Amino acid sequence: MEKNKELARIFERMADMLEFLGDNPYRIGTYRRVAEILSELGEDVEDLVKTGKIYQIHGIGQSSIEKILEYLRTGKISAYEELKEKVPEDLLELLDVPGIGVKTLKLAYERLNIRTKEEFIKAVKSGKLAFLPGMGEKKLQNIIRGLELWEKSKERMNLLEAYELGKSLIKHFETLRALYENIELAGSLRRRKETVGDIDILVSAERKNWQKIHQHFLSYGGVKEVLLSGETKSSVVLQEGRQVDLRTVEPHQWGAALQYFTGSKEHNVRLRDIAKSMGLKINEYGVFKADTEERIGGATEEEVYQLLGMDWIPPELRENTGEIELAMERALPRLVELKDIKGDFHMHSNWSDGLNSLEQMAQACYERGYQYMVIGDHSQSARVANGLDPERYREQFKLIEKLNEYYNPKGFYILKGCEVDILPDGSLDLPDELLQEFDFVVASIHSRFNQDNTYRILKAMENPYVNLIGHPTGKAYGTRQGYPLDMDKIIQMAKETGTALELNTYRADLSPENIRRCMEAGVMIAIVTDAHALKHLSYMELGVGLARRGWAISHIVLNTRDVKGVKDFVRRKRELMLKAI
DNA sequence: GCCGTTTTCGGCCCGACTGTTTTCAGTCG
Repeated sequence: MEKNKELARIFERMADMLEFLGDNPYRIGTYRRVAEILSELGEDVEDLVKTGKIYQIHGIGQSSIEKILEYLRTGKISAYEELKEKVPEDLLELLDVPGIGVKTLKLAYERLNIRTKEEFIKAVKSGKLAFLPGMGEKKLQNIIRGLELWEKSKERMNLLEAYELGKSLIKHFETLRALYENIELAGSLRRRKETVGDIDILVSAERKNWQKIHQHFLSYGGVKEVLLSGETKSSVVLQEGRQVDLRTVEPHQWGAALQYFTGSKEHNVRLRDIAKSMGLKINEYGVFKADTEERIGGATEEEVYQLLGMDWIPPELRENTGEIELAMERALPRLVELKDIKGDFHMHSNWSDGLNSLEQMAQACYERGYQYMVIGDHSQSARVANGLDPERYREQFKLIEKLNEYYNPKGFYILKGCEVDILPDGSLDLPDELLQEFDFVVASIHSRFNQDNTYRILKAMENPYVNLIGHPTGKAYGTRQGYPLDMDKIIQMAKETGTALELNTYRADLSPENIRRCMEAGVMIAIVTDAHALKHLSYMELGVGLARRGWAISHIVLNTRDVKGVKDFVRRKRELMLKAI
């Protein structure tokens, strides 16, 4: 998928360059759309070219395909190379800075002969930029602030960070409960995207209360700076350097606004297109007849989608990758939901590197309404994580048995488990005699992240007692790429051996693409929190969201099964593998 | 540059906010 990313970057950059040159705005928009599509593709662009599917993608036309082919063939795009000759490419990187647009850069380039980022920043600091027409004191300050912000928040936050921040902001509004009807986190956070740019909060309330709501928002303890504050929209930067936007709408506009601000852009553009073809118009305030401007709905999201002739679409699917067509055919799958989840397969206690005791973890899982939990402390070779040797595992068994005497009558089961290390040669860190005493075994790689680890995982799956491969690709929330892996072989072996693959909420591993592939192959996935503390258990909600982004339906998710179903899953693999030997 | 169950040509989303304007331009989402 590296080529997808690189191509997306080039198309985005070409759009910037064309904009700088004052090209046709629609042409520029097209380049941006192609970039967006490329970066959201669930498939490798090279595969799409090979299978010819590239020709069917809505929004990528002949001219773009030729550029893509040229890139795959030669590693370059001549149109891009030619643009580089005409445009100060380095300077255009500043377009990411809030408050700096293409017009500002162009003025600086033409009037002050500024050609690089550094020259621009220098001109800002020396006050030279103030000589540009239309550049007042406030605008200059805005740019200075933007530059500081840009330095700090070059990276998007990961979903976990955004989720925590979002939750605390929602909590901030609790004291205002009487003044509003609905509040929700919208944007890419609601879509459970792996990385989130900024946080969007949407509130519906009577107009007379808006001012109080915005004021309350600005008084949030973490606010460092107010970027703008108006009647319907205010925007702040938090201490962490993250931007948060608040929008207020009237209660009858709630559905249309939530739909609008949830996105994605691609999804919304497509919906508007469809609306138009039906003689309708949609915006954040409702659904309207195009000719008379008569409002015909928009109080709920369901209503918006119904009026466009389709079923409501779960936010996690809103990327315009086929969900709209299926919704029109009323054929969307029923995705896995948080309420389907009956247990968690991977968490740690303070027996190894967890923060809380096994007793605390158990009580918390019970209170979450689970039927079961697997405690999965690290094995001995994980020395830094205080890994357990066989003796300590057996000691832990006794505690689990004692706790089960209390919990089992309540319908809650603590399953004996472990996260056993897969060693460099693919063997396991614990002997089979011990492994067979566990109710459920997770096996993971914690070493040699820079090599191809396919053989290690394949070998681990052949062990009859290994039920789940922990964080299979070694990837961690976009920050860590993960090791090279032959996913086809892994999925094939998982299928043959009856082993599940883990969707680890803490790392966003598996990716949506891999989840889809598992589903197509009929391989089970397990959504786990890998909790190292009580509060991490709540990340299950995000894990379910990540699974939904991969279109996961409940019956490929192992933890939608009850405790008997899980035990059957374990027993079946043992029978299968032991018979084979 | 892309697209087509009104179109192969002609349209493509648009509203909010800010600042420097005196009626609008730039930026953003």
